[in-house]
Amino acid sequence: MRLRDNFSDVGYKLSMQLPDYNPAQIELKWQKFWEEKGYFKATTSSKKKSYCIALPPPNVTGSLHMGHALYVIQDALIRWKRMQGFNTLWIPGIDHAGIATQNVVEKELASDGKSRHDLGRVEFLKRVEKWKDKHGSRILEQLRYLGFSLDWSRLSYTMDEIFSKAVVEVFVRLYKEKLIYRGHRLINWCPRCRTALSDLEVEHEERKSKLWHLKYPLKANTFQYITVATTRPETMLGDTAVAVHPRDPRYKKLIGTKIILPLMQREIPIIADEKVERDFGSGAVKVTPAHDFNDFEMGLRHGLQQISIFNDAACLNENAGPYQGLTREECRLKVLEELKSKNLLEKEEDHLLNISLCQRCQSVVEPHLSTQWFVSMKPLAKLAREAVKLRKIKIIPSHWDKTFFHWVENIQDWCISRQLWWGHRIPAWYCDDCNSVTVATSIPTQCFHCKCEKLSQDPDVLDTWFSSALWPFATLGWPQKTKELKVFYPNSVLETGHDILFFWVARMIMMGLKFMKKVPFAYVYLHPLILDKEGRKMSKSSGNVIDPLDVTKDYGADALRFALLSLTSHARSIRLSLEEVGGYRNFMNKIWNAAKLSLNFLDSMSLRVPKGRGNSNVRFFGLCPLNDGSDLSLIHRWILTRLHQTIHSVQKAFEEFRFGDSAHELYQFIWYEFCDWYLEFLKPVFYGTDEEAKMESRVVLDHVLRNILKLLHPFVPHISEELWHSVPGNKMPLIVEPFPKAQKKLLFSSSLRDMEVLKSAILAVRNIRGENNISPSTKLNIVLVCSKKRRHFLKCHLKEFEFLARVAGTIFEKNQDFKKRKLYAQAHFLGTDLFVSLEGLVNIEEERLRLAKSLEKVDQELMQINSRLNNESFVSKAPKRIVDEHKQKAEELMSKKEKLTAALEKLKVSVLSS
RNA sequence: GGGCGAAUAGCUCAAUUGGUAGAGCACUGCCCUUACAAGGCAGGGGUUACAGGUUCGAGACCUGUUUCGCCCACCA
Repeated sequence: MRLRDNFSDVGYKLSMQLPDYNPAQIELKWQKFWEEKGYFKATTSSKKKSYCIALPPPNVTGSLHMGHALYVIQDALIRWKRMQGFNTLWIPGIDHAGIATQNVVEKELASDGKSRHDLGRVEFLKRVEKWKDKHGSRILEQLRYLGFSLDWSRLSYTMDEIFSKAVVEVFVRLYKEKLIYRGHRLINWCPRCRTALSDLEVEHEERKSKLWHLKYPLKANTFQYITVATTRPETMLGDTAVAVHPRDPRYKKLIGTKIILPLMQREIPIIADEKVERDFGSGAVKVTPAHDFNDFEMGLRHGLQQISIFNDAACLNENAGPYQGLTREECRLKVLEELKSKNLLEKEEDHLLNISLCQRCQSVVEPHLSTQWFVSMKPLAKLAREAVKLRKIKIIPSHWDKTFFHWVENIQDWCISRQLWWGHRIPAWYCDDCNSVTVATSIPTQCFHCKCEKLSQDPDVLDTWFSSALWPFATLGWPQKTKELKVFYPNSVLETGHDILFFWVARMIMMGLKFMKKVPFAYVYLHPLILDKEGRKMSKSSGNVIDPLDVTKDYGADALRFALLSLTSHARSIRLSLEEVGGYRNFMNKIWNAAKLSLNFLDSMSLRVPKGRGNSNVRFFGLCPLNDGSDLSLIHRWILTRLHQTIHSVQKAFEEFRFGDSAHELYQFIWYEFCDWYLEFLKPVFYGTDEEAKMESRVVLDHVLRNILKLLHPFVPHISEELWHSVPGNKMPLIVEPFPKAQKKLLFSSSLRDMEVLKSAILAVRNIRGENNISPSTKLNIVLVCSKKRRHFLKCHLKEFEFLARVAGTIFEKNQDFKKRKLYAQAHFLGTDLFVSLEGLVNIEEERLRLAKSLEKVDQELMQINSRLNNESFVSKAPKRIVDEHKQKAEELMSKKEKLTAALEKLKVSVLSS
């Protein structure tokens, strides 16, 4: 336990009004307060400028992870704009997350040994709804714990009635414009999820495999063969041709002849196609139009038959004859075995294969021939491309532009139908009589074509990203012409991870432009991905997940928020560790204690506030000796200067989405300037008896403290709000206080130079003390030798100097003659010599070492500078400003060197004489 | 195969239009000094991945090379 002196007899008494920092106690309180008082609510009737961000809706299945916690960037932006007087709206919502949710619920069913088919579509959907009600709200609760100022009254959900209407409306309109169509073609198929996937939902992975060389007998002479190379021998059962390059001399003669497909005994042609690479494998390739994307295209060019040999679970079907019922893997083994026994397997080579995996379940994706719905992307992509090209949307960091353009310029049509149950049902009905399709916004009573009433709806649902693409306007009530749309569309910023730039952001831009004729947002801020401290992705399987809620519990939401914001740079990833958060929890504690001390200083006498003028600046100028503040003492002019510089840079960094910089700026200012210097300077004032100085300090401290709390609010709303209410005279909550504005008239540039001198003097003493291991409790005696002007300056600030440097007494001398009498440690700074009497304090050897060390440093620096100054071309070609700086520095170093050398000499003498 | 990004202190990252590298954490020493030991004060630590080039001057600009990460593309 720490002992505390009884200091009741000291002039200043601490009132200890604040308890210790305890985030758990304050955070929940303010979260409730803000929400209950309605500070998060936006209105459509406000005359203020609007600022709107739509929260990227978390999946209903999800629980909060660090990616969600990074949305603190949005909260910071919203709070910052709210304080600037904007009508802010941050729209919360959740995503039904079609395939992900269905998988989770199916997994749950599977643990009871059931499949969704056992329940049937209706019962299964009820089950999903139940699941959603149970888990969907959890993630929203969790967002509250981070202090997110979302307008909960406008909660959106991609499956709610209004949103579903928007989805159907978009589908029907695009269909009418022929931008949505139905097509029979090869698509990516997940045999485990048993659904079609879009190109984006397929991940690629390189795996070691083989390249098998198969011998196909020629029809004309079955003792002769053509060899084909393949990575998927099992698909040979569906081969409908062999292709060679038209100008390949090896095979030229064979073009147009036929081979007998082994195992199936089918006759198939040898065709010529430019796409065949002569150098790869044998130069001849088997063509399987139903199971390979290239082969599919080639098949179309040559009018080949498409033979599907797999069913929807990727097991062999009736077209595979005796192989029917086998899995892909079993079939491959069997085919190879039989070819080998027939001596038709020429050889196998090691081969690296790029395989396709389902994003959701990691199963190997099968190219599958089927009828699906597609969105024609080229016209939409063109709109999106133009908007970004013309800077109507700015992507930050801007290096993503290239990636974005590459994607929209090479876009393929988007397969949007999914053979799932959970999601928006496709609004298309098929006629039993005439087989035609009826697409409508509401359930049609009869076929649009033959008027018959035997209609059945398409069983499929839409890709979950189809609905997400409407997020910026469907959340505001579209297709109704709502006030919300008028006020809050386009949104101001969209912040999300770059992993869903194509999935979501690009598609929102397209749909926004298509249906609202305006970009959906002005800025896209792509935040970095959060990795663990080793740089690995956080995942349950690696066991390296840091749960934001645990962190919040252990360190407080504010510490986590500040940590995330300060780690956020324009890089692609950030590494997060608990140690990092712990560091910022310490910062919160520092802020708390600094405020506690400040409040004690402020509290001792309430400020005389002119009636009806509650604003701190008015107060400040009302009490100041001179209205422009230039009569304030140095430390106050200095802290005001630094404060307003900080306000400026925080503001600028925010505007440029440099959150890490703004956090860093604040951290440095608060800890190393406000706490370490300003508050320390105020101590002698408040412990003293000069009432006028106290009053002056109170006025400035009040100004600085309030502005610090305001600056902090977007980053750490809870602690700043709590402290704000402890500042005497504050009535309105901080959340709606105006954000500070940098004031030029409070910048006193001379104060920066003067403080430099004063700080240097104090640091010089501390350095001597530290290096000589002199305890802080030992008061020192100092001698200063300097110019008349400097002497005058230092004499003015003697009290502060002596207090902070723990000096008992200071003597000013005109020259260094005094040194002869005693042993001194010596330092030189900014044209001033400082001597600390070491008589009886240290052994001489240590001081000698210290001096030798600094002499070495000076020598090194001097050498560097001189080598440049001796370089003629440097002197003649470098700008005069730079050369002058070097010259000045060299002079300074020279004089410092002389003094250090002399001091060292003197020590040697002392050693000898003692 | 194409594109993007990264490489700086032991670790994580900074470094404004080129002016001679700086924080946090970790480390070492001293210290319960009347806000804070979740603290204070002081200190050590770098051939800026490598090789060239431009320049008076390069962590930054150019050209290669190496290593790592990511995205896009299905040479079967």
